[in-house]
Amino acid sequence: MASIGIRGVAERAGVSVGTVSNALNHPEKVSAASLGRIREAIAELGYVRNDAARMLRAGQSQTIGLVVLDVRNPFFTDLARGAEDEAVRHGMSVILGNSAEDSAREAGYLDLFEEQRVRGVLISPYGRIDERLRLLRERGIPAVLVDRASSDRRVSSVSVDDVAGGRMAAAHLLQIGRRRIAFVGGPVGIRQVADRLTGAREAVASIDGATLEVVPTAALTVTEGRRAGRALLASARMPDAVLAANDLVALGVLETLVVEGSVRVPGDVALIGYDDIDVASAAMVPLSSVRQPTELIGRTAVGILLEEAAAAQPRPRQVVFQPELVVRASSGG
Amino acid sequence: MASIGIRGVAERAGVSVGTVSNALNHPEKVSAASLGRIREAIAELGYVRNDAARMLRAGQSQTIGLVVLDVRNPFFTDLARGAEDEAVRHGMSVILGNSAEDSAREAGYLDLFEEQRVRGVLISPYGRIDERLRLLRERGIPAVLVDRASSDRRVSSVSVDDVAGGRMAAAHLLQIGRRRIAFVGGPVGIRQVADRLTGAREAVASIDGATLEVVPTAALTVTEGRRAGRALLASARMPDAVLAANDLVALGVLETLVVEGSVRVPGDVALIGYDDIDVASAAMVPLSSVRQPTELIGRTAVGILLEEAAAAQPRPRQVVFQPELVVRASSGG
DNA sequence: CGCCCGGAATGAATCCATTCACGACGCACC
DNA sequence: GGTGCGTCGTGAATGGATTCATTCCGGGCG
Repeated sequence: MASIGIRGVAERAGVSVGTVSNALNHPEKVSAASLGRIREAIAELGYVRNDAARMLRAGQSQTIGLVVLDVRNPFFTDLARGAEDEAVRHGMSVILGNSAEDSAREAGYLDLFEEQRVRGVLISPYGRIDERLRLLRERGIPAVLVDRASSDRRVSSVSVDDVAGGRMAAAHLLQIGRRRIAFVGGPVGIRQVADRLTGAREAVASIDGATLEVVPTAALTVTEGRRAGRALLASARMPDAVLAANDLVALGVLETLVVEGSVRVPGDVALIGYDDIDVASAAMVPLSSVRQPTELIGRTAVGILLEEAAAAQPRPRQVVFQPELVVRASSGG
Repeated sequence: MASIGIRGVAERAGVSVGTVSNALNHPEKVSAASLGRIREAIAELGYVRNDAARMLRAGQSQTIGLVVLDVRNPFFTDLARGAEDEAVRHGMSVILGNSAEDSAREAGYLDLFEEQRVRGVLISPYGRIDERLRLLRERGIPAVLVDRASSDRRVSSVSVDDVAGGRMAAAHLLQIGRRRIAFVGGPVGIRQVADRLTGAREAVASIDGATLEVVPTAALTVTEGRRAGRALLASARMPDAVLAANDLVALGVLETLVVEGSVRVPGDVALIGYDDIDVASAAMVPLSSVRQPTELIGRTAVGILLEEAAAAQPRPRQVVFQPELVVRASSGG
C-alpha cells in the first residue's frame, strides 16, 4: 500500500519533515499555525507513526520483556498487571512471554526480546540462565529476576522470602497438631518450590516426631494437583496435612481428596496452599494460603529495571518481601 | 555500545553485508565455506539481529496483537495460549494487551499495535470499535473478533453461540424445577453478557410462571461476584437459582451465599457458571458450567487472521462454535 | 580456444523517523 | 542602520537489515 509517512504529511501540510517530527515529539518548538496544519494533515491522511523506524533510530524500544513460568497461574497474571501499571506510568509497555516451564521456550523469548531491543527483561526463570543474563547485560540489556532471589549479586531481583513462607505454612500445620506432612509440588528444579520445601523441612525438623514426605508434581497446575491427590489416596498411609507449593496444586489435591477419596478436610487432612489467589476463598473448603504482595513485586521490579537501564553504573539490588499467613477453613480449627 | 551490526559481521567474516543477510535468511544461496565463517563471526561478536531494521524494511512485523477483556480471567489466558501456539507454528509471536474492560486502554493498545505494524489484530471488543476496525482494515491490518460474533459481515469472527449457551444454562435450571432465576453479570454492554442473558430470557419465557431477575455487576470478576452475592442476600426474596455470566462471578456468588448467608447450594439456590475454567470443579460446591472450546477459538482465530493477511481479497468468515453443558453438584441432584 | 551458463558474491538503494547544524526572519535596542 | 538575539523551520545525515541488478569466476561444451 502507498503507505503514508512523515514525508507525506510534511508535503500535505507544506512544511519539512523535520518540522513534522518536532510537532510530534517537541510540540513546543513549533508555531501554533504549523502545528494546526500538521495535525490536520495527519488526520486527513490517517498517518500512523512507524514504530520500527523510530526504534531503529533510537537504538532501543519503549518495551520491557516479561517471561513468566505460567500465564494460567493467577499469581503471574497479577504480577504482570503490576508490572504493566508501572511500565505505563513511565510511558512504556510490557510484552508478556509464557515459558510454560520449558527451557527452550524460555530461551526463545529471550532471543525474541533481544532482537526487539527491549529496554530490559523481567524473568521468573526456569532453567539455568545466569550465563544468558550475563550476556544480556553485556549487551546493555538489564535483567531483573522476579519471584526468585538471585544467587548472583550482580543480578537484581525482587522476590518474596519463600523459605520463610514454607516455614510459616509448615509451622502452622504443626501448631494445629499435625505431624505427618506431605509437601506436594514440583518440579523441584524451580527455585520457589525448592525454597518453600526447605522452609517446610526446617519447621518440621524442629519438632520431634514430625515427618515430611515429598509428593512431586510435573508442574504447578490444577491438573497436576489432581494427579498428586490420587497418588496420596493410593498411598499406604495418608498424611494428616498437605502443604502444596501453590494454590492451583492445592485446589487439585483438595478436589481429588474430597470427591474421590471422601477425605474430610481439614478433619482427616489439613491443607494449605501458596499465593492466596482470589478463588482460594471460594474453594470447596476455603483454602488457607500464604499471601504475597503480588502486584507490588511486578511494580517494584519494573522500577528497579528502569533505574538500571538509565544508570551508567548499575548498582544491583535484591529486594525481598515477607509473606503473610492466611488461615481459612482448610487448616482451621 | 559499539553495537555490532550485520556490517561488523561481514567485515569479520571477510564477506559483504548482502552475503551475511543471505546467510541468515536464505542459507541455501550461500556457499558452505562462507556460511561457516559467517556463523563463526556471529558467535564471536555476539551479534543479534536488529528486529526494528528488519521490520522497517519489510514494512510489517512478525507479530499479532491480541486484546482481551481481562487477563485475570482464565478463559482469556487459555484463549491466548491457543492463539500463541498457532502463531508460533507460523513463525510469529503474539503481543497480549489487557483492556481491563476500559475503552481508553482498548484504544491505546490498538494504537500501539498499529504503530508496531502488527500483521493483524485479534480482539475481544469492549467499546464500539467497528469504525476503528474499518480504519485498520483500510490500512492493511486485518482484525478478527474473538469470543464475539461480528454484526458486520466484513469483519471475521470466531465465537461461541452465547445465546445458545445462555438458553442451555437456563433451560437446565428450569428443568431441575427452578422457577425464580437470577442472572448475575455485567456490564451488559459486553456482548457476551448480553447474549447469554438473551438466551436465558428465551428459555425462561417458554415456561409459564418462570421469572428472570437481573443482578448487574461492574465486571466479570470474583470480587464483583461477591458483591452481587451480598446484594442477593439483602434482597427481599432470594431466587431459587443463579445463572452467572461467567465462572469467576459464579465463584464469588457461591462463596458469599454459602459463607455469609448460610444458603445451601444447590438445596436453596442452584448455581451455574460459564466458561468451565479448571478450578470450577474444585469450588466449594463443584460448579456446573457451560464449556467452550477455548483454546480452539484462539487457534482458529489466528488461522483466519493469517489467511486474511495473506489474501489480496480477504473473504471474511464467521465461525461459531457450540457450547456444551457441564452439570456438577451446584445444580445437580 | 572461446563462449556461455549458473552459482556465488557484491554493494548501492531502500524503508522511515529523528536529529542537528545551519539559515531565514523579525524584533528590539543602541 | 546595524548588531544581536530569539523563534521557527530546513533538509541532509543517520541507523541496520534487506533486496536486486550487476559483477565475478570457474567449469563445461562446442
